[in-house]
Amino acid sequence: MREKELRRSMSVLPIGTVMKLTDLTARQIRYYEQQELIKPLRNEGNRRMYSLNDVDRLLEIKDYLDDGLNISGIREVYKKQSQLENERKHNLEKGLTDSDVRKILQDEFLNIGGLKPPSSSFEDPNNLNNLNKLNH
DNA sequence: TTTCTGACA
DNA sequence: TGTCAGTA
Repeated sequence: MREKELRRSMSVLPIGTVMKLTDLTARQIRYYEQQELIKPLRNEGNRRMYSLNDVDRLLEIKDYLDDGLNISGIREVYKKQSQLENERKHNLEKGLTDSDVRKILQDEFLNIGGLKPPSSSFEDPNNLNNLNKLNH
């Protein structure tokens, strides 16, 4: 499944193709790049080359815009999105899977409510200290 | 022919 | 955003 992601991130589409695929004008596509909503690579001739992920991103941007979101608002969405991705990555490096994190966070709430007595081992999801270990 | 940057409306 | 100019 990794192979698929690599292909989707390969920048091989010229702006003309992306225009047809997204129904956006070259002007708009370049403008969104200026606003850092997308970062297409450049080829030897300084021509922008887009990936399928970029196309998806542009279609998504179009939807957000229709929903009344402004450029900076969309920028925030992606900013927060990559932020969450990094947290997930860091947690993974610590050997914590997404479900581990969910379990720990859920138990945090139970502890805060005083419904369960705290313990000290890391393996014990009821330990409040686990929260600190989750952060960077 | 297609795309790029900059500029003006 | 649309469009035009002058390039690569």
